Amino acid sequence: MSKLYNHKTIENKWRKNWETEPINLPSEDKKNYYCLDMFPYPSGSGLHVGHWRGYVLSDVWSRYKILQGYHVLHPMGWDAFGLPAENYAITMGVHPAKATAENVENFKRQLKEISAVYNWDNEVNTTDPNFYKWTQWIFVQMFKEGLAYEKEMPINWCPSCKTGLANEEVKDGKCDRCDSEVTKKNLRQWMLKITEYAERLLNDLDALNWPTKVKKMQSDWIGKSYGAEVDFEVEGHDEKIKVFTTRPDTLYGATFMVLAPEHELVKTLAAETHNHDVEAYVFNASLKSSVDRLQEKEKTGVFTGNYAINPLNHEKVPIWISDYVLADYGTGAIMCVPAHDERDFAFAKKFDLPIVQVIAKDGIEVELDEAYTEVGIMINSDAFNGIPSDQAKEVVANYLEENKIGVKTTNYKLRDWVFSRQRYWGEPIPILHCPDCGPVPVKEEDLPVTLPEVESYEPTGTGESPLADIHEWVNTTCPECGGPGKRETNTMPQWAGSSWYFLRYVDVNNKDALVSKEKMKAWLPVDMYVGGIEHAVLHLLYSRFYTKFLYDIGAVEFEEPFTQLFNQGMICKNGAKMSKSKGNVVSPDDLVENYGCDSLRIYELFVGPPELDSEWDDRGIEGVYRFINKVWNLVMDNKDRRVKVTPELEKIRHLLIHEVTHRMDSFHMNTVVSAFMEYTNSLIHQSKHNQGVDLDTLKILITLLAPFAPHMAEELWEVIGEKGTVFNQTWPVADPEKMKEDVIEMPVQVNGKVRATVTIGVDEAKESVLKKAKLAVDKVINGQSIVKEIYVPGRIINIVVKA
RNA sequence: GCGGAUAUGGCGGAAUAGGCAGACGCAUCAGACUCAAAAUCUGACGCUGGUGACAGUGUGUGGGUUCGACUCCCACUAUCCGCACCA
Repeated sequence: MSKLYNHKTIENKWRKNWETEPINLPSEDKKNYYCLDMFPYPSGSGLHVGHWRGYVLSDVWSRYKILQGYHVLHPMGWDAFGLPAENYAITMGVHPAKATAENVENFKRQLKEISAVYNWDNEVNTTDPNFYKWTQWIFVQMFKEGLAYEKEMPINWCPSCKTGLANEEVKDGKCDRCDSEVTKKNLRQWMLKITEYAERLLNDLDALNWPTKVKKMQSDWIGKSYGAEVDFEVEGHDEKIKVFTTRPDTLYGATFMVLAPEHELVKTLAAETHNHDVEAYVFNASLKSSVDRLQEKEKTGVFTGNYAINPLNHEKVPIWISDYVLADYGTGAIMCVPAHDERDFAFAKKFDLPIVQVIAKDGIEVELDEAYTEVGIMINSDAFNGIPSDQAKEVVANYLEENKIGVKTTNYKLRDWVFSRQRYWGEPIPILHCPDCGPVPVKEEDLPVTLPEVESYEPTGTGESPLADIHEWVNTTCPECGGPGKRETNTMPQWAGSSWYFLRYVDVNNKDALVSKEKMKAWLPVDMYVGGIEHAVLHLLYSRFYTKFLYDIGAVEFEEPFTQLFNQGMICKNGAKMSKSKGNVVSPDDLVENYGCDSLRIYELFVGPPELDSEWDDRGIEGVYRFINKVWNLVMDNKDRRVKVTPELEKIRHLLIHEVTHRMDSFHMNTVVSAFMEYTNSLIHQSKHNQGVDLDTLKILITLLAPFAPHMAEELWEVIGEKGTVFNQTWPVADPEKMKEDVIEMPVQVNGKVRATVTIGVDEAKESVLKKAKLAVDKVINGQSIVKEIYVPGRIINIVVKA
């Protein structure tokens, strides 16, 4: 009789075994494969079944690659800088490094429950000075290349986190991390010139094997648009106002201009005319939070009293100021064509400004009660009249260039990356400020600049980091001139380490370089990257930027870090994302205890299509547990029966290989599990009702199952008398010949409705098949005349009849 | 407002290339085993009508293409996600 399946004993046995005898070893004839998880922030709260999903996916994929004969790098590490550890330090007085170390230990212990084949020897931790030495090194290189620069400007400020934020970290005007309303604060900032890479970041998306959604989000975020920059003369001034427009074809309809309140000309104009309305408006605008600005429905604005000249029709156009114009896009000033732009239309209506139609459907001018934004024919535009507006963009832009009034250009929504944070728990920015030499990078041999001890981790809230209080650390000498210098006290954002950590995994102990050429060639770039969608325009964009920069300075030899990307869906419970704050967290602990790691691994895949969000149902794991037990019993019942293979068994075996492999390659993991269940049921049927199941078929089943249920697979491999690990096997290949049927059941339709099925031979002639089919549906045809007979071999027979 | 995704039984979901809709699993019901229960095994299981064989109907809604549509086209609805005064 069969020995009962005991998951606890078996899983513990193999976990220990794998520690002493690793399954994923290099060898001469193996190719390398790099399968990466987005490394976690080691939070204090535990892993839930939602976290498991991505880790199980990447592990199953890694083990699949191992069986396909690859040496797989599947590393894990810690994105350990960041606010939670710092906030914990503030309230509990524990050094963030200590709290972080504890969390890492705890997290690691929980991760080990998954039994993934992680390369723990290649672990990285962003807070380790040996790691952040290179994070700082990259910054120094960027500084040297002019890509890291200082600027005083109004930036997004989170009053709760008391730090500046990048644009990418602001969602709906709120802080991505704590949901507080983001305000503006004028601060000296370190910026990274990611905009210099906008074009390449956009173009290189095409070649990536990434979900289209992520590519779309990135290209929208970069936001390229084509148009022209046009110069407007200002009446009574030498300086001109430059505007950016995507619609040069509407230039004759530009009846006023609007400057952003922060536009540099605004101060000059206001001072000249002593216009207090302007000053008041600008002051008010500076107080508004982005949420206020977003919620504003009515347009506001103020007239400066000055006029510009429309460069084409030479009409005087009034210059207004309004906060609907963004200071940091384009030139911070726009020409306004109320007839053909909704926002300009609303503004013109409110302030009673002239509306001149210059594009009209079929060239016929009509009374406009809203902006006409469709294509049409140019009117009221002198020599350009009659040109279709879609062509006119080019025609007018060319005219502007010829007459030196404007130039064709492009604009991007992407802004430079606000890179400094006014917090303690991050990498110190490796720069010294010297009164004589200005900002000077710390010499490479003096890296890393380690974080000093502080008395208080509390952010000052003034825009200074807590580091500013440590005078003995701040005050140092300038490496250029030897005079007194002060250290930069801002730290880097959490994204700094995560923007390049994947490079370090392949060469964690290298003291002389970020990564050696040799290791880099062997492993990089990453073949498969698995993680959530939430980093679409954050980490994934930053990493691409970093990689391109490192490519440009010759530090790496590829331009894109992640060849293939997979975003797993979230696990939901009661319709909401699983999270501690919502109180709907399902812990894996009891499930592992009661059903075993193998069962939970398989259920994580079976719960739904991996790319979609799925609702968690604890009861579902019962079915997987039953399946595991069925496989166990099947092998136990047949291991000693010395059954000879039959064509029927071979057919099941090869269909199983084919289905599992095919569904694996298309990443339909949930249906891979279905295939296992389906064919295991067939084998159980063979076992019970025919002579049994042969050993070779069982071996195939065990091998295929190994990535999914590694513990049980190893145990069964041993049970059937095999030596060594099942992961030394090669992933089997299906033989199409063996999957063939002798006879086929063919459905027979009459007028598209299935009315019968007939059994035919694989090579049976068409005439014979149709004869059988007509006989089978004779009653349904019932004497009606046959109009058409359709026979798609292997698919369907359809008899079309007419009364 | 713009863009994208999704919509299939009581539930999660399946359906290479337009070809038997509901695989696989959960739940439920019935039966076997049991003193009994659990576990396990066997069977039923979209909806409507019929004792029944069977018939009709059915993949968010309305149209269309086709011998044939969950699948393709057009229009719409709902839910979710992303962006949002980017000129």
